[in-house]
Amino acid sequence: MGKVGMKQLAEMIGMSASTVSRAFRSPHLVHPKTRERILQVARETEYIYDAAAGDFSRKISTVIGVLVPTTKRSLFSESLLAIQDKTQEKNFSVIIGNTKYDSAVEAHLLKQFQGRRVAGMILTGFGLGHEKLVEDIIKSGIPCVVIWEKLDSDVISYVGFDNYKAAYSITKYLISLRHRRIGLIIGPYSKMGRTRKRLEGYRAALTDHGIAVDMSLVVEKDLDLLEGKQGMIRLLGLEQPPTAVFAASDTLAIGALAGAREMGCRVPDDVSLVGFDNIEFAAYCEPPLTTIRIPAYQMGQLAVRTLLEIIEKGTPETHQYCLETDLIIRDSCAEFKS
Amino acid sequence: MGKVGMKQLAEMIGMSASTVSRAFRSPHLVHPKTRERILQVARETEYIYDAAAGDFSRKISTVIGVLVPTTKRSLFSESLLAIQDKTQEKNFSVIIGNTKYDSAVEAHLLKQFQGRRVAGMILTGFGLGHEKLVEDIIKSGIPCVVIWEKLDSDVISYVGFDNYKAAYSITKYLISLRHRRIGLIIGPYSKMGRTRKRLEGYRAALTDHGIAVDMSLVVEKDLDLLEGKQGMIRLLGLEQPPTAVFAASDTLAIGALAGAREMGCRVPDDVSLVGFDNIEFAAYCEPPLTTIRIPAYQMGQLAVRTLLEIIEKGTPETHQYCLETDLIIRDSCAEFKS
DNA sequence: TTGTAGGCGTTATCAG
DNA sequence: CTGATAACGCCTACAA
Repeated sequence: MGKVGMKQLAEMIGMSASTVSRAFRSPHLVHPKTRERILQVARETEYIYDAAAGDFSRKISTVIGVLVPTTKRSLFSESLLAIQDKTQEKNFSVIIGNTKYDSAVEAHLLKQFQGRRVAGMILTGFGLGHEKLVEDIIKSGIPCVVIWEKLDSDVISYVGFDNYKAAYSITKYLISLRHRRIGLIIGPYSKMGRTRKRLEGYRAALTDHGIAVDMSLVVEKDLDLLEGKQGMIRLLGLEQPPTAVFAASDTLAIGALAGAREMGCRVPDDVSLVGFDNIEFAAYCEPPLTTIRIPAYQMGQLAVRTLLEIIEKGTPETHQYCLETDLIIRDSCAEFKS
Repeated sequence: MGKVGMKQLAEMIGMSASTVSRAFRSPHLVHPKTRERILQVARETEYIYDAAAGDFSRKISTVIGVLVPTTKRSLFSESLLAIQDKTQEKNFSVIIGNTKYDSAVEAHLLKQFQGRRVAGMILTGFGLGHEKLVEDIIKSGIPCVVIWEKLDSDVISYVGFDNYKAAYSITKYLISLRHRRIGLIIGPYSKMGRTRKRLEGYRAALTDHGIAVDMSLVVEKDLDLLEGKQGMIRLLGLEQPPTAVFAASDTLAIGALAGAREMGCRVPDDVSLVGFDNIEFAAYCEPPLTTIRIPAYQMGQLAVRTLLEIIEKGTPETHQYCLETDLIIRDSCAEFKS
C-alpha cells in the first residue's frame, strides 16, 4: 500500500491535485459533488494530509512554540494545558521547550523555534532582562506573547498579572492581622525578574505600613519543597523568629509547613503562613493554606487567542492584558497577640 | 535585511548551495577551510537554518510527537521533562498533545502527528485496548514507544513498569501489617487499562492471602484531590470501615488524608493509608505517605534513547523494558491491633 | 572536494 | 468551478 499523496488521490478520481487541495483547504471553491467524492476517496485510501509540506508551501506554519521554565510546576502545566486546548481547536500543533530557568537553554530553544519557522511563540515567565531578545524575534516577523509577567515594554504583548501587587496584598493581609515580624521565603530573585517583583511587593507593603525591612527575615531559596522546609527551619531558629511567614510559592509554603512541624511549631497558632499560586494541594494540606490565586489556565487561553489574532492579521501589533489575582483565605493564619 | 537562505549565503561566498548544505549536515565532506568560512559568514549574516524545509526535503523530520494524558499530573511532567532533556541534546523538537484520557482526542492527535510526519512518537499510558491503533502507526512507518505501561503485545516497544506487581506489593505490605479489611480508592479502571492492572494487583494480593475481595470497599473515583477525599469519607462512613486504605495514586491519597481528618480519623492510628506514585508532595504531607516510587524520569529518558535508536537504524524493531518500582515506607501506616 | 539538476507534497497564480 | 505550472528551501544522487 504505497502511501497516497494528493497527486495519487487526484489521479484516482481523474482530477487535478489543485482541486483536491482546494477540497481540503477552501471547500467552498469546489463543487459540492466533487468535494464529496474527494473526501470519500480520501477516507477510503486513508489519505493523510501532509501538514509539513503544506506549511512549507504556504510559507507559514501551523505550529506554535511554547517555552516554559519547567512543566513540573503544576501551574505552568495548567497554562500549557489551556494553550493546547485552544490550539487544538484551531488545528495548530504545539512544540514545547523546558528552559529550566537557564538562559542559555532559553536562547537555544528560541533559535530552534525560529529555525522551525513557527507561526508564533508563547513565552512563559520570560521576564525582565530579556526584553531585547524577545523584541528581536518579533522584529524578525514571529509574533510572541509573554505570559506570567506584566512587562514594562510597550512593544511586547503579554498576558500576565502583577506580581508586585499580589505580593503586596498578601503581605498587607498579614499586617492587618497585626503581624510585624514577617518572614519571607522566596525563590532566587537575584536571577529571576518575576520573583524580584514579589520581593519588592513585600518590601513596599512593609515600609508603607511603617515596618522596617529586616533582610535577615528574608531567605532566598530554590523553588522546591525541601528548600521551603529548610527556609522555615532557619527562620524559626532565629533569636527573634517571625510571627508570620510569606512563602512566595505554594511549593515553598508546603515545605515550610513541614519545617514548622519539625520545629514543633504549630500553624497558625505559633506562626502564620501564607503561600502564593494556589496550587491544588494548597487546599488539602494541614492546615489549608491561605494564598494568592493565579489565573493560570485563563492566561494560557487568552495568550493563544491573542497570538492567533496577531498571526491572522499578519500585522505586528501588541496587546497587553494584566489579569487579576485573588487572595484566598483559608486556615493558615491567625491574628498576632501579645 | 532580507532573510538570508542557503542560496544567498552561497552566493555571498561564491559557492554552491549544496556545499553550504553539506557544511552544516555533513561537515566532513567539505574542506575545513571552506567550512570555516561558511560557518563564519553564516554567523555574520545571522543565517538561520530552515529546519522545516530540511525535514521536508529529507522526508524525515526531526520532530517527535509526545502524547500525555495530562501535563498536570506531575509524574507525567517528569517523564516529559526527561524526554525533552534527551531530545534537545540531539536537536530534535518535541510536539506535544494532552489527551485528557479521552480516546477521541487521542485519535485526533495521533492523526495530527502522522500528518506532521513526525520521526517517531512516545505515547504515555496508552495502554491496553489501543494496541491495534499503535500497531497501525508502526506499520505505517512511524516508530512508537509506549511508556508507563508494560504491554502484552510483542510488536510494540515500551518502557514501563508493572502496575499489577506494584499494586500487589503494596497491598501485601498492608496485609503484612495484619490488616484484613483494606479499602481501595482508585481511578476510573473501567476505562483505563493501566488503572485496571492496579485493581487486579490489589485483588490478587488479597485472595492470595486468603482474604475475600469485598467490592464495597472499592471506590472508583476520578483522579483528583476532591475525589480522593470523598472516597475516604465514603469508606470511613461504612458500617464496617476498612482499617487500611490503598489509594491508587498519591493525589487520591492526599485527598484521602483530608477526608480522614474531616471524619476525625487519625492516620495512621485509626486508619492506615498508602498511595502510589511517590510524587514530591507525598513526603511532605502529614503524615508523610507510604507509597510506590515510579521511575518517571528514567522512563522518559530511556524512551527517547530507544526511540532514537530505532529511528536511526531505520529498521522496525521492538525493545521492551520493564523498570522496577520501590515501596517507599514512611509514616502513614500502622500495624492493625485487636 | 565541489557543482548541477531534480525532487520532496502542497499551494498560489493565472488561465480556461 | 477546474487545470497547468512554478515555487517554497533544502537534500541527494550523479557528474566533474
